[in-house]
Amino acid sequence: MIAGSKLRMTKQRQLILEELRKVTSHPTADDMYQVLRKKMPKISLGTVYRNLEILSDTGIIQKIDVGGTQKRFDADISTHYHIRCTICGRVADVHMEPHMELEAEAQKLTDYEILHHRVEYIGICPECRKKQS
Amino acid sequence: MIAGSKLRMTKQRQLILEELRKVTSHPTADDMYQVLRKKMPKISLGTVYRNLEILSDTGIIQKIDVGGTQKRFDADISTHYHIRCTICGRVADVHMEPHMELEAEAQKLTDYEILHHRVEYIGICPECRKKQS
DNA sequence: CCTCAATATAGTAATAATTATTGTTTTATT
DNA sequence: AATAAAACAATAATTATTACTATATTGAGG
Repeated sequence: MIAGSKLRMTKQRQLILEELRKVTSHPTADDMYQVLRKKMPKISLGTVYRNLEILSDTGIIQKIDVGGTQKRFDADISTHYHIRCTICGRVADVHMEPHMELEAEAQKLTDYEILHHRVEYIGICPECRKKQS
Repeated sequence: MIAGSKLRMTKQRQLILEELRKVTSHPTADDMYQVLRKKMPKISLGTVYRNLEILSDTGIIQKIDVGGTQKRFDADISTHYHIRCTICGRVADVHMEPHMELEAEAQKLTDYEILHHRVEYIGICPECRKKQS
């Protein structure tokens, strides 16, 4: 979340940001790479990782970690909750107001200084539910 | 969470469970390995991983994933919330009642079938706070 | 309490995700 | 246009975890 750092706007960085802003699927670095290489065949996976890292460090995008083996990225930097399908791993937004009172409640019970909180739901997505029945 | 599976009680498995039950520090597999090898020098890291996996699959312990690069384990299988220190990575319990109404609220807003939820706090632990000032 | 098949083990190799290195190219400022 | 800083592609290295394999242990049935 370090702001004010003047990033150079390279073709690669611009495309990465552009493509991430087009989707709401919370892609992994490799998901992004697969999409990006169609438009820029010489882009390297390292560049994708490095830029997603830089963009999230500067607060332009957010890195999310909702279980599974890979990190995911989201161009929506507002505080919002996620739900993850326990079968296919897909991650979706849950459009509810964040419960800020959870922080006040927890602060009474812990010696830690609470900075923020995350709520994650685990469930089954419509597609996987269909396949089950 | 598959119950009824009859596990063989090996010395290794017993010790792993015993040591995990002694702590509230949510150790990683490697943390466990470092402690265990003092009491059983020939135990292998693979055995630690395999048993922590089996024990969590059968619901005897729980595997937790609160960000960071390593999975953590907890002998306390009740639903409870965690807080993670953003500086040192330490994870502690937050002893508050789970807010089950979060699930009902989210269920109205998503097509996913909600199975459960997790709340994770991010903050600074007392030790790291001391060092900062 | 012995036998034996199933399961677990130690040790090691393999895999997956991510990060680091390096020599070259690009950016954007002078 | 010159140039220094930053970013790039390609590749190597690292970290966490899982898989493999030959040997050893467990516990049920006799």
